[in-house]
Amino acid sequence: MGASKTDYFTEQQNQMATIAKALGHPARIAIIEHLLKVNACICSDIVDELPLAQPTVSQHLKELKNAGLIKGNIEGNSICYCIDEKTFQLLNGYFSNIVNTVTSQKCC
Amino acid sequence: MGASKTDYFTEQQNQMATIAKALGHPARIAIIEHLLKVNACICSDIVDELPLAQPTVSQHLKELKNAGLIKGNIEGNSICYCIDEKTFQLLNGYFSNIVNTVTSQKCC
DNA sequence: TTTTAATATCGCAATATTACGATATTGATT
DNA sequence: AATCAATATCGTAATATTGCGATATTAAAA
Repeated sequence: MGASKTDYFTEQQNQMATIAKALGHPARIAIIEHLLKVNACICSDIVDELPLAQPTVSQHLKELKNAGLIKGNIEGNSICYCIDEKTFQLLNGYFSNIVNTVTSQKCC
Repeated sequence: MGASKTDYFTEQQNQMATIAKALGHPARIAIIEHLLKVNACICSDIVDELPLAQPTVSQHLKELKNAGLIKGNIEGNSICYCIDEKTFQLLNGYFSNIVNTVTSQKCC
């Protein structure tokens, strides 16, 4: 088949997987890092920053937006993108919890 | 095409994408969370925990292992899996850095 | 109002992922 | 040695992702 059996997992697990999946491509990591670097909203230069065609970048931005990782505000005829803080806080909390749990156990 | 243009991105970006991608499936999130819950190495009950056939689980475990998210130690005729702490520390550092950077900026 | 610039959507080809039955492997048990 | 239990690998079908040319959309500029 190939259809992932989303129903069998908790909503939280599916949500975390969706977010992680959205970050699971180097172009999308590069977009996030670029947004961080310029440290503000940017309005169009993402296409110039990446070695990808405009429709491809647009698609990646859409996926990041759907996963809640970035926000996009319409600003005239261009769109202003920036990082959506709360999703990254969710990620940060998730992984810091894992690290805290794991370090207190002995393993292989 | 469809081939991701790995060469155009930094090694770090590719590494982060690989790790995130490995977490981008609810079954693999569920595996990680189960390993956390039992708080130790486990030797075979992952298949029983998931609504997936044994070959499928084996494949997911392989991907988690390739991404450095879990370790597997051979223990007789079974294999003992546990969380690979340092990769989660990497993730934790990455996202806490993002959160720290982002909160100090004003945005959309 | 025509043009231009920025972005999105469509359609499609190439590739990757997901799932699992069948089968192989490997070490323990009998 | 034969059997069993745990896990891995192979092969393959179904589906999803990736990338981009062509085209649409939309708002500003001329």
